[in-house]
Amino acid sequence: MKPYTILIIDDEPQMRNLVRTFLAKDGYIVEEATDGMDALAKVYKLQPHLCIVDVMMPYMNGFEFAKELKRTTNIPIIFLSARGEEWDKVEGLKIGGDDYMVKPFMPGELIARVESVLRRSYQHRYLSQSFTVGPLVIDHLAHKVTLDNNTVSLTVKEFGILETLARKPGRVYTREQILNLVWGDDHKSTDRTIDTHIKTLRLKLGEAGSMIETVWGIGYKLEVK
Amino acid sequence: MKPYTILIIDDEPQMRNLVRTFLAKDGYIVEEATDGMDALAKVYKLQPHLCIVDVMMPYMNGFEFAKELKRTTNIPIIFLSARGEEWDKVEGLKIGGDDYMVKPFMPGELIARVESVLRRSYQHRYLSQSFTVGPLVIDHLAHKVTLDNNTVSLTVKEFGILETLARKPGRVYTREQILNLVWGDDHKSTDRTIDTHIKTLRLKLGEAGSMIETVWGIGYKLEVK
DNA sequence: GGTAGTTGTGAAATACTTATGAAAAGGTAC
DNA sequence: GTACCTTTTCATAAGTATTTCACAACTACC
Repeated sequence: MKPYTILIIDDEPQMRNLVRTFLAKDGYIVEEATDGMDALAKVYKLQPHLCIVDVMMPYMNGFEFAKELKRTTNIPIIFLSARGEEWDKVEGLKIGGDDYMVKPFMPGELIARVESVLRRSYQHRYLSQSFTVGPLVIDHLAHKVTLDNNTVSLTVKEFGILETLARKPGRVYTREQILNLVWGDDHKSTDRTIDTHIKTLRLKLGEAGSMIETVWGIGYKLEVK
Repeated sequence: MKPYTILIIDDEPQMRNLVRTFLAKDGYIVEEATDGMDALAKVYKLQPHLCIVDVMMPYMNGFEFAKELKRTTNIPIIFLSARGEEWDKVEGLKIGGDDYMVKPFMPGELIARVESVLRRSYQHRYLSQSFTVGPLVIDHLAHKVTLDNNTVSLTVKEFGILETLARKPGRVYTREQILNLVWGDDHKSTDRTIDTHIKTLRLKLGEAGSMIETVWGIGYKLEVK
């Protein structure tokens, strides 16, 4: 299972279906939007890892969308255009486009480009960069959490749970979801295990431990205060 | 001044001239070859940072050249093809092509793609010969480590592990990652082997050996103190 | 306020990971 | 082929993480 969400933005339902089919078959989570405005709203809700956007669209074209997207995020973009359509590739790359494809394309090309862009974007940016949530700084590659500039020593599971919650503050995760994400889909642990790890996390995080909130009957979330 | 050498391989003198003009104007050192065989000979002599290669060429086509090049080097490749020429983009990317362009192209596009490929390829590569981490000076070419100005005698594997860890201080590497990076992807060793080498490294580095930290459940990292 | 269901907690049991010394296997130079 | 060095394997000890369990504490709902 690939943990990547891809947002495909195109006004033609046929094209969206086509792209979705190929990507879904390859294990990606695929979301759709019909125009730039729709897409921007969804970006904030879905936090996709990649946007594939048609250059020619009504209301807001691909470039305008890209500009707006890059203004506030680092989400990579692949532009789509129909053969013969006049548009400026250099301009697209300058705006921050990471790649482009000309329709019609082969499924293999789509997959190859998506993989290439994701690899580039998330190896050196997202993953290698630490992110901050309130007083916490979490660095995935260094496997390190600091709280007010002091390193907090966490075990693998504790780190995994905290990282998961912290990547989407406010979002609630069920214990089962946490198990799937941190342990893997084939885990054989029970929900009580999560409770115990949450207990330890709260303890180790001291005052900041209260950021991890219990959502009664559902699971846990991390709320920035 | 850009310290990059680019080798352009095309059987048409006109196209070579064109590309050379654009790139030279932008500060690159440009070399030319007329076919795949000629190019391979020059690669070893000139050690270029990038090859731009026409797909359709006599004697040895672009793909054959690329295969041979990637067999022995990591030099990135941009493929050139004429509009309408039948060739397989996916095949090109699979062979290890880093990008491709369709003739005719605008100078701006050429520059943008060259810069993009060079940035990607050389960001994380060994640009300098020796580097310093805390009390250690590591010289890749001389295969030499000094600790407080005293040479430390390391075996090949020990050196490889230390160099790997030291190039990204703070970053955690799993034993498997270390094996892939130092031994190569087709290694057949076990994780315990790494443990033993780490033991020896710590011993040989004396006090500085404590820079190599165990990250429980994951692997090892080098932390500068 | 009672009750059923859910979560928190401490302690114990279990499972797993790493360090280490010694020995075997593999290479290389002479 | 021998001597010497490197690399790998192995067994065991030491250490740490993870899970389970029992019960207490809490929450929602009637």
